[in-house]
This record gives sequence, structure tokens and C-alpha cells, in this order.
Amino acid sequence: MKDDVSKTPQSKVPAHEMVYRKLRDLVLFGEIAPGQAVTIQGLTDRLDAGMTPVREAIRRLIAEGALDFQGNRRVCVPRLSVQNVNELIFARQAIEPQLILLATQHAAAQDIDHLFQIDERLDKAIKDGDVTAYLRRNYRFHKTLYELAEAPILVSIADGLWLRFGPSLRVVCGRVGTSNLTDQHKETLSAMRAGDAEKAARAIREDVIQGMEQVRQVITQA
Amino acid sequence: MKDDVSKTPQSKVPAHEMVYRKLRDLVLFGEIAPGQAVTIQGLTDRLDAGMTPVREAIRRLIAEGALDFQGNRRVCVPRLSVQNVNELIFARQAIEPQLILLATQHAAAQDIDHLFQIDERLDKAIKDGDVTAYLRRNYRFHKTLYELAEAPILVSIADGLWLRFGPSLRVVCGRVGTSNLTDQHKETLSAMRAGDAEKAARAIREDVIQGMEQVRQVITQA
DNA sequence: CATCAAAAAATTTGATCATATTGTGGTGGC
DNA sequence: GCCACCACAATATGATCAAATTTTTTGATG
Repeated sequence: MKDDVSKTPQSKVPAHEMVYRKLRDLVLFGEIAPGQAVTIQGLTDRLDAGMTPVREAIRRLIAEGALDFQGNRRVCVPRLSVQNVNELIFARQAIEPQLILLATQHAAAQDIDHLFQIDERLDKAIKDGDVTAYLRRNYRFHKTLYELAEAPILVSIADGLWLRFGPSLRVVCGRVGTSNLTDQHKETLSAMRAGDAEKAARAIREDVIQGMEQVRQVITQA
Repeated sequence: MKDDVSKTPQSKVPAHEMVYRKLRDLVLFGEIAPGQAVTIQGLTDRLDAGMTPVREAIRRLIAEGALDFQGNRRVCVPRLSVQNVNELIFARQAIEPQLILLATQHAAAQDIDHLFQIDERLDKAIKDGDVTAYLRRNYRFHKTLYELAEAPILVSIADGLWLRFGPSLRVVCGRVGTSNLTDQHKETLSAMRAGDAEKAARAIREDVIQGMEQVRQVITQA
């Protein structure tokens, strides 16, 4: 097995890191639905990896709150309770506007141009009704934005929050459809371009509330 | 090796969980100082465990921000930058008062009595100049308090923050000594007992600011 | 005689370890 | 001073043991 090129064309990134990224994507974008169980051996087959890397990836994601360890043999993607959603709304409102404040201070013109490009491709995904592309680009938009803040700890907190409500966004799309989705991305970006950090922060707060309110609705009626 | 009782008198909790808790304590209470390196094999000796459990524990703590993965072969307890401290101050102020608000709503009289007991033992540790006991009881006080909020996501965020600034608290004690430590625990508890959630939240905010300001001072002059 | 429940066996999954493989950093030869 | 080689640490696999769940078998009762 020394010249098996299939898995690691460049063995730059270790296997456990690759498994982690793949599994994280599966959870974050709702490809493993909330409530669905996750087994080590199931993933070794699905992701074609050894046990050790899979074990480490699962532990990492449990630590991040993306997976829930319910007992010796039960690991699954958490279902959100109404209480959980309220916590997430509070936490996102507390953290993300601050990230935008900092991001506005640090952003160069070309950074904002780049964000516009992402947002346009996001709109295209909505128009095409491509749920997966929408979810990925929506995350990419926010993540790229937050990283401009150069505040690694706050970004890691925000990222952790996305891992918790992300799985439910696909469910939201399944209910309301992509065409009914609204966001405040354009408002945020134009405020940032104008250098009005406060206004940009308010726009993101609005974006957060709109998004989470839809999640809350899906959770309460489920 | 079927009757080796030395490590697991009750094999109720798996080894990787035990290793995780031990290592987490070592980091949280500053027994591995910020900047100090952590190796897998070093821990297999120190904690008398196999490689696999140690690997998983390290991954978990990296995911929680308690350890920093700097490259293929360098894992260490992070040193806080001034920027990091500012982020932590912001995040703690954003999260922890809210936890106190919720905790006040849920707390029974005996819960508050229990907190008083912890706080008294904390004062005793200060009087005795026992730094380790002080750090453990201070954490225990806050953790117990926050768990009353019945808000698991917010608690896990707060816990993650403690893992980041905890290691620096021992350094703070080394500088200013235990006798100069102040806190707002009594004010918090009496406000909670009176049912004044807002006042309790303000008291904790004050406690957070006081504590983090001391951390900031140690960081800036180092 | 059928049905339900309880117990036991078998299969599946998880935890841990021993070991091989790979990559990185240091050291000595040229 | 540069390159090759050596040593050590980390990654990853497969094997082995333990725990849990599911299925099958068996016994008791209506």
C-alpha cells in the first residue's frame, strides 16, 4: 500500500485533518441531519479512512458542540431545543456585531470587493434553487467577513455557533424554500464600504435575527 | 493484563476521558504554564496512559482552544497576546452576565447556600495563601453558578473562555499574591438571594472586569 | 397450541495497544 | 557551509479485548 495515491495525492495534510474537514462539512451543511446517529465504523466506510483518524475527528467535533456524545455508543448530530435556539440567538447577537465592527476597521477595499463576489454567487445559488451551494456560500460569506476582524478567539466562538445551528439551516430551506430567503448582506457591505462600522454592525444584527427567527419557527413547529 | 486494577479501579469512565480531565486540569490551573510545550510521549509518561487516549485528549483540548497546534510537532499552551485579552474581556462581559440573569431565575435557596459554602472555602484558600486551592475553588464557584442557568450552550462558551485565560491566572497570583485578590462574589450572591437578577449580573460584570484587568496587566508588562 | 416475555447467544461497535510507516530536526562527514 | 544520514516523535493501521445491542431460543401462561 505504499503507492496508493487515491487518498493523499499530497500527504501535506494528515489523514485526521482531512477526515475532520469532511465530517465537519457533512454536519455544518446538514448532510447528516439533526438527530441522526454517527458511528465510528460507519464513517470509516463512508469516508474511506482508518479508525484512529475518524476517532480523533469525532472527538474534535464533540468538543466543538457539532456532535453530541449521548452515551458509550451513541454519538449524533444534536437536535436543537427551543431553549437552545434562544441561547444561540443571544450569543450570535452578542458576538457577531462586534466582529463586524472590528472587520470594518481592518477591511481594505479589495476585501469588500471579494465579499461582494461571494454574495453575488450566493444570490445565483438562490436563483437556481441550489440549496447546498446556498448554504456553503452563505457560510463562506460570514466566515470571510469575520476573519477580517483579526480576532481569532471571537471568530472561533462564532464558528462554533455556526456548527450548532448550521445543520438546521438545511431544514429551514426545505420548509420555506430558497426563494423566500432574505439577508442583509448588501446593506452590511455598503455600510462597511462607507466606513460606517456601527451601521454595518446593526445590519449584521438584523441578518442574524432574521436567520435565527426562521430557525426558531422550524424548531417550534417540529 | 486482565486484572490490572492500578489504573481503573472502576472502569466506568474510559481512559481517554480520564486523560482528558487530568490534562484539562493541568492546563486550566496553570500547572502547565503558557508557552510550555506538550508532547504525546511526554504525557504518556506523566499521566501513565497509552498513546491513543493521549492523542484524543490533546485533539479535544486543541479544539477547545486550551492548546495550540503550531505545526506538525509543536503543541503548546497558548501565550495570550494583548489582543487576545481584549477579546476575552469582551466575550466574558457579553456572556457571563446573561448566565447570571438566567441563574438567578432558576436558583433555589439551597443552591445559593451551596455557593456561599464554596466561596467561604475560597476565602480560606486566599487566607492560607494556597494558590492551587484558590484557583480551583474560584473556577468551581463560577462554574457551579453558571450551571444554574440551565443554558448548556452558553455555559460551554463560558467554559471555553476559562480554558483560555485560566492558565494566566496562576501567573497573576505569582505577581500580585493571593492577598491582593478581590472579587464580587458576596455581592453577586446577596443580589441573587434578593432576587435582583440585574444587580447580580452587574456584580459579575464587575468581577469579570476586575479579574481580566489583572490579567491584562500581567500580559502587557511581560 | 399460540403468544409474550425473559434469558442467552451472536453480531456489531467501541476502546486500547503494539507496531509499522512517515516526516522532521539535528548532527556529523565532506 | 552544504548535503546526506541518523534518531526521535508523530501518524496511521490492524489486532485484540470489552461492552452493548439485537436476535434467537426457550419457557411459562392463558
